[in-house]
Amino acid sequence: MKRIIRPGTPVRGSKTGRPIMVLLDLLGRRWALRVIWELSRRPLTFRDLQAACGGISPTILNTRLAELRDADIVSATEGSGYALTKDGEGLLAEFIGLHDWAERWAKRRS
Amino acid sequence: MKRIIRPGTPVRGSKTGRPIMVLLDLLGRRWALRVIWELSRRPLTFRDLQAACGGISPTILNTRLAELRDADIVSATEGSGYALTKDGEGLLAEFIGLHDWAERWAKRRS
DNA sequence: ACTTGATGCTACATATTCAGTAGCACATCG
DNA sequence: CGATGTGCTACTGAATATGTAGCATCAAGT
Repeated sequence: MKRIIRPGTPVRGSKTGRPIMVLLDLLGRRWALRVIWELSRRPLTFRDLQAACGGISPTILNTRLAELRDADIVSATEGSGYALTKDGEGLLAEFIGLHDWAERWAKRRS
Repeated sequence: MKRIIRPGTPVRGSKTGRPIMVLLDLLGRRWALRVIWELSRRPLTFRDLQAACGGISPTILNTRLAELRDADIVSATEGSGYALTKDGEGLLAEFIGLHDWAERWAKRRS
């Protein structure tokens, strides 16, 4: 079950390992974006995170967490569960506008 | 196989249909981010897009395209294949910094 | 010491999704 | 009439996600 996701290593659809491709592969897995989103407000325990994601199965949550931790985007704190790392915060900042965009998008389409 | 993805309709892990949840569900499907990324430079035909994504199977490409078109993020032009809509361009702009972030991320981890 | 509850996490069977290949129907070009 | 390019579907098998149960550990309470 070794599935390292790191810049420089080939990913699905791109053998070059270009960082952006690696990142898109990592974020383009089910629940990855959502997990980051839920952690953006505050750290959450495994179970709270599970609940925040609407009852996501622990299997896949654990898999995503392992990948995100391996990528240094999420880290396990002691006491308060999981949190975004400094890198994770920076990444989040890059698409923090998504929320507002989504709201405008919803208005436009209704 | 009707799978409408629109703000207001419930998605996996969120019954509320909050726009951001709908968007995260939509973008959090395999190849969705990558497709948007590849279309960001220029319009591409179905087959070129397929090649740009490293040989993604036409089945799933077509599925993603249908979803993105339904969401008005991608549109089919006549003559030159698929392109981002105005909405799609706006969305892209929200995470255009991803590329630079990914480059810095790669440096940090090497 | 013994329960009680919360933690992170694993096992396993099932359902859904994705991948990979082949090929169709249509259009354009020579 | 081929030959090529288009968007796209069918089909099978592989990979991934879901859903439920439950384990091991720890801290607090009685």
